[in-house]
Amino acid sequence: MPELPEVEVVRRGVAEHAVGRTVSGAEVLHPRAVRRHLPGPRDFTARLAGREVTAVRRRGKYLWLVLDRSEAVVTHLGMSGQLLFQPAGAPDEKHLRVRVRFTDDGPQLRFVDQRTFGGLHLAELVETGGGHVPQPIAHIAPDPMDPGFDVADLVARIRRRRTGIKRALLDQGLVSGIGNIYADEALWRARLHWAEPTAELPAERIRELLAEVTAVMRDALDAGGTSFDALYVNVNGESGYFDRSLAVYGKADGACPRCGAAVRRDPFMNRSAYSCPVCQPQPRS
DNA sequence: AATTCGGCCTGATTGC
DNA sequence: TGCAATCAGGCCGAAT
Repeated sequence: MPELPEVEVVRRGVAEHAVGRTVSGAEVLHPRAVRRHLPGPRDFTARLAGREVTAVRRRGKYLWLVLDRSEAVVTHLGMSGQLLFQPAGAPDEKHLRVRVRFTDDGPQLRFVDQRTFGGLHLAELVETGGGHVPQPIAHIAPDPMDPGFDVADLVARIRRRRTGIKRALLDQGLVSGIGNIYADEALWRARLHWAEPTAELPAERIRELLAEVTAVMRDALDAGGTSFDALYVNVNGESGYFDRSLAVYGKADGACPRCGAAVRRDPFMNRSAYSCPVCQPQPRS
């Protein structure tokens, strides 16, 4: 569920609450939450103690807490992950996986994750074309809100692909931050069918689509993110409101806000693609 | 080399 | 009522 706008809401909250504070200790309550930290949970907690959080950055759906200049705590929320700040005395959440305490004994950073698709790990920062990023995510492409985002280059790369346009939008190595929700919403806004072959799309149509991707994400960010239930929340546990503005995502048989036709749901990559059968006609081939 | 697909997880919901 | 099947879905690594 958390895509770029939701992760950005979380990033801002973590930056506000964690920058300038020093970690006193951490506690891993579920080892799967730090499975990407290969030296293991004990190494993770040992190396975190005494470190100051100097910045909080994001690329696509990844965010990381910068420690010093060369290392960071990398986090991904997966499907159901939350980063919350809670007073030390607050009862443990049912799915609390990792707790980080600070030397000021103020609110703790808590990683709560029902499905444990997400997690935390420590990684070195490396220099790439697009800036300093943690080494394990150097293969993740810049996202549409990245200062280094190059539209012309992305259009060319998409047109070189031999696949459907939605698959391309979801490929984090091509452009990051887009998930099922915003892919479907941007395709609807651009009046493009999800299976449209990338190689046959005029460059101008792809530019229009990418403009809609950026626009729908900005709209969602302005609304505090998208949420269907209590799973996605900001660091204070509050939900966003953008779900009220979705045109087609999750609305099978609902009315298209533009033409009134019944929204269709197609099987797509073992999940779903939502679209308007009138505004987004199927490609001929 | 580029692209596709299965597996990882748990809880809410649906169906028998 | 109880249990099982289904679905949600980002990402990695294996297969094609």
